Amino acid sequence: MENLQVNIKIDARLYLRDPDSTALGRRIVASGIELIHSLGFEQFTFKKLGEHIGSPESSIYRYFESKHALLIYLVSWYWSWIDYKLVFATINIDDPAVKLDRAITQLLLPIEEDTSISHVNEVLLHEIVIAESSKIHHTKDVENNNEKGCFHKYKQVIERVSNIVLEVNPTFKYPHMLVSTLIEGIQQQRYFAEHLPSLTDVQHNEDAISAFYKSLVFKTVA
Amino acid sequence: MENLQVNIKIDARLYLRDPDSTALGRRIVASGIELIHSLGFEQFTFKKLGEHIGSPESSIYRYFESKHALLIYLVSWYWSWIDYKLVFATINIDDPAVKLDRAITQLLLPIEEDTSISHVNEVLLHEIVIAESSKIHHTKDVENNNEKGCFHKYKQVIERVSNIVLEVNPTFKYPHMLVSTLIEGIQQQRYFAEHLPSLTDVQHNEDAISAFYKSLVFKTVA
DNA sequence: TTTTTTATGATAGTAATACTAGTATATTTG
DNA sequence: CAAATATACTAGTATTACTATCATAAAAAA
Repeated sequence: MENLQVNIKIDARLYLRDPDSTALGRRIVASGIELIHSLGFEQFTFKKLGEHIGSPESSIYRYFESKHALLIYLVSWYWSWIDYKLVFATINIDDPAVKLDRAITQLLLPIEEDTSISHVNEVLLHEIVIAESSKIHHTKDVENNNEKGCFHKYKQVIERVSNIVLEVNPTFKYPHMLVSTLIEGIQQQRYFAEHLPSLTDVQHNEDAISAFYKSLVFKTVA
Repeated sequence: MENLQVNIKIDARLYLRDPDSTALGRRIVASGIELIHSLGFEQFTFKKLGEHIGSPESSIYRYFESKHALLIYLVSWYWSWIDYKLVFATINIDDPAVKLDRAITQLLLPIEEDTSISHVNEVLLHEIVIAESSKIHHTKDVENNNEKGCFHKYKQVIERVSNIVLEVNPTFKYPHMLVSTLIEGIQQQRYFAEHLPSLTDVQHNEDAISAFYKSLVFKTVA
């Protein structure tokens, strides 16, 4: 991908103070990603993050009201970034089938660090999304979070791919179900391949995941 | 289904003391289901459960080493029960396609309380599995839990349905991926329909979920 | 029936978590 | 240079997720 300077803008309701606007904020995000990745979300605390960046936890609380809010911010960032890559991958392509194929390919592509966006390590963030993002949906305050726009970027990706599905087959009845099944399925298979290989047909073999989901989507849409 | 007296046996490594063997144990399971359902897993504590059943939390810790262990026990119980129902639904059926159709139907069936198994409310348990079961996989000790057999019953269900898929099409390469995508997808769509309707094509419409997944499976396997 | 074992209850205690509050000191901005 | 704002430092709290101890009650073995 071109080395364009991109700015991922995140809905102001998802933070108390914009972490992108200060050095401390960027350190919270950058080190937050590293620590959530290495400790796992449950073992991760603002206290540990504070020690890691040499700031008191009370300073972190000025940016995010809780560690859950930080996770929601990171996951939103991720989906914004994926959405941007999807736009890029499918722009100026006329044949809907090719467009869909490219979109799926993009979703299945292994993540490389995107040097154009400095303080975020996309490789680690991607692994966080695989391992932890179910925790932002499965809480008693999903509905509130939904109203606050926490899942907006994720919906936008689903919407974008759904529309391509409809271009391929305008009579297809369940585009959102198909696309959310696809996206969640990809994440899940990657997680299983890494942590519970007995549950899948692949071991660290991204090609199998790609082959399976491409065929699944095209057969289902047809 | 017939009103047979069934006994769901759970691997002894999943508890400290068998909750099925004592009145207190059964109360822990029965009230545990109610409380996890009403509070959500993060708000649920052994202290609250103790107050609810009139026992100190230290007594509950004699049965389960943590609330996570209780959740794992409940989810294993659920998949044992589903596996039993799958066996029942597919027994003595020769045509593989019919067998697969029945298996999928069973997985998609709305849950009714099974009066033959007294102290477990299967309707609530099913909703717990939908909302909370991702929390037993997505932790830093998945691998340990996997070795302890925590996910064995779930695997058994996947294995059983995968084998039926292979009967339909012996050359199909990814039966486990298909079946786990199916099972997780069903749960996810139900969760979305209930809590995040904007992410799906259905509102409380189980028929759409059934229609979509049946067509997806048969088209993919063919 | 008595003894012994085992299960439960009652109470206490601990380290860690997820915050909140207040005040002093930098740092930035006008 | 003054005023506003951000950060650091310190302290404190309620809750959580346990663990430990000891007395008692109930069940099983003798």
